[in-house]
Amino acid sequence: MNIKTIASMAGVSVATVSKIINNYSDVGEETRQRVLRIMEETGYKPSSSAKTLATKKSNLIGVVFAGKLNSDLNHPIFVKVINAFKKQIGLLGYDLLFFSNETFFQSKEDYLARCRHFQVDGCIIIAGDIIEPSVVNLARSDIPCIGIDIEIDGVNSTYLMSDNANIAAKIVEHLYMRGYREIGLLGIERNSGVILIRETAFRESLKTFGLPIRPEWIIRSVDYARDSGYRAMKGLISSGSLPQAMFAVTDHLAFGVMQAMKEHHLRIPQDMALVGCDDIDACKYTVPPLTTVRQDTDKIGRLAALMLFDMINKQINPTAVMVESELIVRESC
Amino acid sequence: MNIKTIASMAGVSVATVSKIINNYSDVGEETRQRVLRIMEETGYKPSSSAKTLATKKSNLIGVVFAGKLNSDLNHPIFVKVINAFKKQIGLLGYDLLFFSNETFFQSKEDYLARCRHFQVDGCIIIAGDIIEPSVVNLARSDIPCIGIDIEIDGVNSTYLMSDNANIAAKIVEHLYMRGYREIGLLGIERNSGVILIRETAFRESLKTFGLPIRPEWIIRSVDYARDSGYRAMKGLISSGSLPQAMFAVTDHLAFGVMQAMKEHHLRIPQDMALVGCDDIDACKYTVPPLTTVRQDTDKIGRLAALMLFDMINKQINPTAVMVESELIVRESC
DNA sequence: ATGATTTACGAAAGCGATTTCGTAAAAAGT
DNA sequence: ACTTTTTACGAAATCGCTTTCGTAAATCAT
Repeated sequence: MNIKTIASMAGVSVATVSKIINNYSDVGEETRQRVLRIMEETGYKPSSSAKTLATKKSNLIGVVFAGKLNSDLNHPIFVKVINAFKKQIGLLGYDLLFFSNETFFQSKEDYLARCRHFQVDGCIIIAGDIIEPSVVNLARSDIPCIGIDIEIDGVNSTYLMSDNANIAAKIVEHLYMRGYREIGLLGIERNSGVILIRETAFRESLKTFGLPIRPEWIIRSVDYARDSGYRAMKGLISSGSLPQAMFAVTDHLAFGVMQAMKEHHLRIPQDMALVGCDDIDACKYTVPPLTTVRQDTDKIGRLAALMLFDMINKQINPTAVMVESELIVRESC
Repeated sequence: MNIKTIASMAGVSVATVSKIINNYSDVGEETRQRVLRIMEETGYKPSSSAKTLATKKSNLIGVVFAGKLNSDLNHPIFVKVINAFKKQIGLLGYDLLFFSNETFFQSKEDYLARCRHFQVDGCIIIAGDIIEPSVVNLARSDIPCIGIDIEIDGVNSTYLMSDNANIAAKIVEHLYMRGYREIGLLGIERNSGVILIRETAFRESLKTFGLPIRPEWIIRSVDYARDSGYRAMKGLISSGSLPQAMFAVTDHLAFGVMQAMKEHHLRIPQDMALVGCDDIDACKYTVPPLTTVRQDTDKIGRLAALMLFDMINKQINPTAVMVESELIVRESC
């Protein structure tokens, strides 16, 4: 069932059918109706590959998970962003192509080549632990790209993320208002991207409030796993000196802190207050429920779709956008 | 940069280049090397749409979320299955095409038409609350399909799910062994799919152990939300009679039970034991940590990829597979 | 050395759309 | 009534790749 069949069924040429499909004006009304009806009856849908071949537009958006650590569909925040993005971009007529990280391509990470291979119209790049050169290549190319939690620049790309500096500031302010003066941080060893922003803003906020920055209260986890947070916190506890409050740069890490505290029969928030970051589902189920900052994943995903659409179709290049987050006060501080 | 460019650069015909790309045997070794080198240097990758058009194979697998309720990337179990599936299918040379639920297609749910449009080589269908006619059409078509948590039959489709009957049996057995004799159930009102299997098996297991099935201990939530579980449990509590233990058919529902219990100052497991199902992340963070059954999402995803691959490439139609799950004993019973 | 077979390659016809450009018929202008 | 403009449509080239089939040259058998 192809365009030729439809054409001969309707007694017109393929050109006319094509014009009807693409809303050209130079086709008579009754012909249009007749062909439309036949297409409806036969359930005909034009082949996307033929269309793509002819037009060089695929109506496909590539989804790239940069890096390998902490960046795939298992990531609690990114999956929500993607989901919101998918909804909005679908409304705009696009479908999503998820690149597998392990295909037949020799240079597994040659995203640009893969984008060209599929002729995606645009890309959404999800932050990973590191920014591979291949991701930079992609961003610098002529393919419209929008980065999530990853600052990429290129002629045709921009990015979108939560205002992480503000997140850290909000947290410090909240702790300060609650009377905490000795505030520690549980960060990540290989500091980069949003985590780095959070830590930097954290330090600055402490300064703003005239609070001390004590190196022994700045601890680091080797990675994003709860268990690593747990181990880092064990170290701090055995050092003997606890701050009054602690900011864990992600919720999972905060859970690790909770575990360590519990094991040592230390109470939250009495012995040490705790605040996490991201507001993943589990936050409300812990004891105590975790005070944290909720990233507006819905807005991020939606905006990303809208911005990318504009980049593709209106050749306008939106500037980077920061999305506000919301402090969720629970009982951990 | 297309195959013609490569051909002229190498001083051969496009046919020869194509043969090299596709590992044909009738091409000389030195020619092969020369062309290969040029392809490498120029970073040439064949266009997928042209290839798809010519071969009618796209190396794309369609991802269909059937139904609208409780079935998208936000679903804690499905997202893990998809992630595992994506890894394995990637290894086999396929990428994933996520169909948006809201595109320009008139009949939004005409999955078969969309599969043909993109010429996907196969499909993975993720269970939803209801099985739409369009999903049935797809399954009945000539496109290889594999269903997750959804029993579909068609000439070219099969399915894969956890052994939900066994899950329920395991749970009842565990509760029995721990001495509980009065066991209730928190189910879903619109009973279908795996939830129905769980409930049916639950009832049968009670019978096997000679335990009573008391209708007042069988309660139902209107949907999958924690809050709905919470409300259902509130109803049970206010009725005055609690079973000794309760099986909530999903973890989220169990969390709702916990919330209701807490509000009424009832303790778990002392006043009533509780067991959930699925082992989502949050289970280990609740107080008490929730005893539950872990679905082997990794295995499900991996097997689904392997089976689908066989269906596509070896024309063999695997039989439906049940995957074993593991009881995770924590402190809620 | 001659015929048979194998090897290495290319010409050309698809695959299913889009799009430009040309043209007959109809409508409008005078 | 005749020219001009508009409307409605089609022929054919094109997009980038695959695949069949034909053939010249090289290799083999005798």
